[in-house]
Amino acid sequence: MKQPAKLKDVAERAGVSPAAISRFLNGSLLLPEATVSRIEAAIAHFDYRPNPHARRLSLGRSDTIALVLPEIGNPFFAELAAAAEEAASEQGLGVMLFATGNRRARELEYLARLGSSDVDALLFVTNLTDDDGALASAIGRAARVVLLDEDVPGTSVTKVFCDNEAGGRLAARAFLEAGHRRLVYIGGPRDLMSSRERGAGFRAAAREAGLAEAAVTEFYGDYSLAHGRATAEALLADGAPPTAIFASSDQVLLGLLPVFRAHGVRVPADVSLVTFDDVAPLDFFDPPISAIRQSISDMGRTGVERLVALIRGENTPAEILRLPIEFVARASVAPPRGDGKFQENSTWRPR
Amino acid sequence: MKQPAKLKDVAERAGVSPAAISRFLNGSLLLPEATVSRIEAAIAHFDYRPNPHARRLSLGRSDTIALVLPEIGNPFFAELAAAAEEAASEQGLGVMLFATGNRRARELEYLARLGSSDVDALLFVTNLTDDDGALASAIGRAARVVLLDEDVPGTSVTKVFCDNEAGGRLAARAFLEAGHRRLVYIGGPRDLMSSRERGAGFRAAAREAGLAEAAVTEFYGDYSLAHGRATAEALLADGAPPTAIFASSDQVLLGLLPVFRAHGVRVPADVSLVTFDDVAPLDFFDPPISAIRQSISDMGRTGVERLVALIRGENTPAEILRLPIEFVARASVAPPRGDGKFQENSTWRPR
DNA sequence: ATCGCTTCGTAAACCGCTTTATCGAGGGGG
DNA sequence: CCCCCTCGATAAAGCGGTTTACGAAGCGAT
Repeated sequence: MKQPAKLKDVAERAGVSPAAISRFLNGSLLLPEATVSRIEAAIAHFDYRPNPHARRLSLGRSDTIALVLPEIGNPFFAELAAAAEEAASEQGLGVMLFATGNRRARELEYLARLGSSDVDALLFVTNLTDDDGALASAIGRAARVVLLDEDVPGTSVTKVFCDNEAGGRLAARAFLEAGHRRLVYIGGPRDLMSSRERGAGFRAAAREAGLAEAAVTEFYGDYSLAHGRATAEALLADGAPPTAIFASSDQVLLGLLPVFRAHGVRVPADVSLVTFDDVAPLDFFDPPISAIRQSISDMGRTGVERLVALIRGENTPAEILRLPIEFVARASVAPPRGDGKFQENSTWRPR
Repeated sequence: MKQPAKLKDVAERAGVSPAAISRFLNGSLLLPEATVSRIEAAIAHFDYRPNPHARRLSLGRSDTIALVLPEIGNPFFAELAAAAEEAASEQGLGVMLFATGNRRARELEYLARLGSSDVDALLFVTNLTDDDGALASAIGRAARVVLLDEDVPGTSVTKVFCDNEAGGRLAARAFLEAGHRRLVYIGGPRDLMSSRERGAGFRAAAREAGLAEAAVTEFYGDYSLAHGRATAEALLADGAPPTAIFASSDQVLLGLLPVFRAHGVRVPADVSLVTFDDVAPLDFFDPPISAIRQSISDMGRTGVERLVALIRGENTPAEILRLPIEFVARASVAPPRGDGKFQENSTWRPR
């Protein structure tokens, strides 16, 4: 396996200077037909490709963006990554992938790569809530960062979020229209913007519909199976369980479901359910679960779009974009039963 | 925002030459305490980080690997990406992410990046089956490629696959032990190694158990919802449907399920089901679906491990690794019913 | 013949780091 | 006292592009 050809080799074979080739390739030099074809022949002969490191060093940019995510395996982030990669690739940008695993040190480290021009810009998602200011200031310092999905308070970069509050409202409205009067919201972390906003929208819509404040109960925790499971169990232990539950994420829903099934609680006969995200294959659940869907790929694409604007130097003012949200009606919402109580050991298929 | 400091700045402040700093940082120069602390102070003062492009140009390597996948959103590949990123990161390697979208041209393009030392090595997954030799020869030329999940015939690089055949056998065995005698395998593409091997293992185990050749029917197509759906419908239209179905992937299963549900076919009362991969949240299905599970993260980690060996220049011989497979028993396999026929409009919860 | 304007290029600096000699100073041995 | 070795560095040549600034032809006009 021999060395890849360098500019000099091509230049010699084409009988011109390296500069000529470089300028020709980058469009800063127009050449007559004869020279062009000699150059092209030489390039083809060596299968020449400019050394990217040399190019990047010289140009001072990498044509690469970083995608920083809490984790990659999670379908939500995976879809985000897919959309971002596709959008970036269309712009001729490479994507470096970094998982922080929710470690603050990692987040800061990847942010620092921006400074050394390792990457030209950063698409950043964090769901850590305990920032002592270090993260916010690192982001502020970095420029060319776009925040996705969750906020980092105290930063003024471009941010792309979904309309969490509208989502919460849609969920409440679905329940209210079906006649429910006792609602529960199972949130994620109380300090996380998305979790708070979804709850706020849910609560607001209920109140606007005339429900008393006590009619909607909120449980905060985290976006996890365990939190869903624990809350479901607490709900079952309670004497007067709700007839409608809004899960703040598919993860929470996934925790809920087996508990209900094990106790013979039927969906939607005993309890109506709506979840947020719509990233799990909810169509295939039994019953299919209604969901508030956010377009993750829009988020990824939009993020890249803004990033590209930043890179190209268009001085786009930092702004907060709210992506629209949609209610996907499936079979998990029905009118409440008269007695408003779960029926243990019902005929609903126990596991 | 001022320019990041360069080696020269640090050197001047520390009162030594740039070479000294570089060598010190790379461990090729031992220095007395006093100098060390001056250097460290200077580095801290500037928050100096070596320019990665300059470093890579000089070193001729990028400390970065590429992960080339058909698509990223698919949970299977997402999990693979997560594992690979984690393993790479532990080795101090960055990961560039590329989705080919099953386009041959993309695959070749990303392979070409290896030549220009854009990345040091490639973790490659393809599920295209129509190679005319271009891909195989590009891979052969590339060196420092590890193939994951699916084979590219005619290449002799290191490959990491799961034990598809053993998986097929486990599926058959589960059915046979439950007493089934009419088995169906819904495969993916006939030309894809994984699909073929899973079918072969399934068939072999059935035959070894004494079943007639006609007792197991195979349907090839692709790893898709649509193929699952179509096959399910064909099966239902048939007069003598099987009592046990082995889906070659979760996607296929996901196509199957709604068709059965719509027709009132009960799982496992009417038909027993086993799927392959275990990447969908099968625990949460009703009933939970038994699966052949492959450890995707092992595959990612192992792939990176071999890649690192290649990069470090250890002359590891190219070999084919087969990762173990596991049967995850859930509730979707039961003894067949006497009559061996689906019961239309049964009491099984229709959608 | 000369001026001036295109056209078609080229020379050389530069991007920032790594590394291969090489070198001065100090210390120990003969 | 001199030689040689070790310690503590450094100068300078890459790595392979890009770009700025400049220049040699060629040619029409004066």
